[in-house]
Amino acid sequence: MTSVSADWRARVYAVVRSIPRGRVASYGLVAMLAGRSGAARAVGNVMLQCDDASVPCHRVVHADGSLARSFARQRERLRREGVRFVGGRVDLRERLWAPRLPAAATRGARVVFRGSGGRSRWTMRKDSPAL
DNA sequence: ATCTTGACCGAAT
DNA sequence: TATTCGGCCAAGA
Repeated sequence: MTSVSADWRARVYAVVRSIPRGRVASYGLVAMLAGRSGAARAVGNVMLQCDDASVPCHRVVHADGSLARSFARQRERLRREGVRFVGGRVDLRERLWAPRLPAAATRGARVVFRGSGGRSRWTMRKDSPAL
C-alpha cells in the first residue's frame, strides 16, 4: 500500500474533476497540471485509492491510450461517454484532453492551473518572467 | 539519509 | 505491436 497526503490528493482530484466528459488525460498530463511534472506514478497512487464518486477517475488513462488492468469497468464507463477504442486503446487523436494554454506559455511564461470543473483554466503567475 | 512501493513514462530492442 | 529497462516522483518505514 502506498499512502497519499491530503494535499497531493486534493491537487490531483481538482485536475481530474476538470477533465471534460468524453475526453481523457494521461497520468503524466494530470501530474503536470497538478503542478508536479514527472509525478505520473504518484498520480497513479492517488487514483488507486480514488473512492470519491465526484472524481471521474475513469478518464485517466495511460500515455498510449491503454488502460490499467486493475480498474475494471473503466472501459465501459468511457464507452458510455462516447469514447472510441482502436486496437484496445483509447483513440487519443480524437479524445485526448488538450487544455488551452495562454499564448505566452508557449514562449516560456510560468503559468498555473487553477480551479476545477468547467471553470478551470491556466493563468499567468505574477512572478512569471517578462516576455 | 536510504530503501521500498506503485492505476507511470519513453526510448530502445 | 509487445517487452524490457532505467528513470521519474510522493510517502513511509
